[in-house]
Amino acid sequence: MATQTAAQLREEARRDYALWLAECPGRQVLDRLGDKWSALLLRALADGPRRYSDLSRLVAGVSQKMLTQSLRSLERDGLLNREVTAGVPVRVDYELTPLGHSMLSLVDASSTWARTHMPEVHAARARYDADAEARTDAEARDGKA
Amino acid sequence: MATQTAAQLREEARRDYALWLAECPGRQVLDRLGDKWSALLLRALADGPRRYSDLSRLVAGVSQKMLTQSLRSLERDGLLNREVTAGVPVRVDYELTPLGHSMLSLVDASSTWARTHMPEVHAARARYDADAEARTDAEARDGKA
DNA sequence: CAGCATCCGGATGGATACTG
DNA sequence: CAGTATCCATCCGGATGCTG
Repeated sequence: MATQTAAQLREEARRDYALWLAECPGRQVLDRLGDKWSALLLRALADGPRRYSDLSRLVAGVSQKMLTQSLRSLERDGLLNREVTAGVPVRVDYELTPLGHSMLSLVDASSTWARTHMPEVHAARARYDADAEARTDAEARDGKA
Repeated sequence: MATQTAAQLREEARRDYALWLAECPGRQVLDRLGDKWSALLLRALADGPRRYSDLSRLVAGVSQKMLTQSLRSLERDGLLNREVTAGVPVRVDYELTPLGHSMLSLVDASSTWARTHMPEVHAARARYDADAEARTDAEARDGKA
């Protein structure tokens, strides 16, 4: 009997790689920053503690589902602290931990890179798209096939 | 007639914010780094030009669909150059542009942060999860409701 | 060799309604 | 006020098969 089909071997390799990827520290950071709201929340908390409702206004576009979900996830990773003050109504404050601040500096680095290099990126895009369109037009004119 | 319902107003606000987000330079960078393969590809190209097939081996887990798609996207943004050498079989090399290298340094920054701080993150997670479980257990023991 | 086209499942995330 | 719970659309990305 054959040991393993090529497909099985490939899938195994892929799974191994997925595992490796999941453990790659750099990837985990990028995943965290890559999600839609984490970076925004870190920035919103940069200047000090904020209440839940403050955050939902500060980061205007977020649904309360994603707000809560993101906050929980950031809290779990030790990037921010959640402090509940009992009473009616309840009051909940969120505050960056030192770890959170250190990650914030990473966000700022991206932001800085963006400000200095995005113009180049946009220029490159414009060139690329113009060329692509030109090629498409030429094709149409030459009556391909 | 009423000018606009509350729902319409909210949706409009959300759309405005989405637009603003789409233009936020920092977000665009994070989106690029956040996607599954861009950072890996930048790293794979760090030491010099690579052929398509080299890349597909170097970044072992990627499907050729995502490989091509990511490369195209990076090329469009001016982060790498695609050079086709005619012949049979065809040969295609990819190479980082200076802009690509500069973004690579951002990837490295994340990587560095990860190496120095991920242990803290994992510790925080362990604490969080342990606490959560403890709370759940207590709830069960007290026979809630 | 270096792709492109198509199909498809699962995760992401938004809208809405309800709760302590 | 600060959430939780549910439903649902979209989209990312993988598998497969075909091409110059």
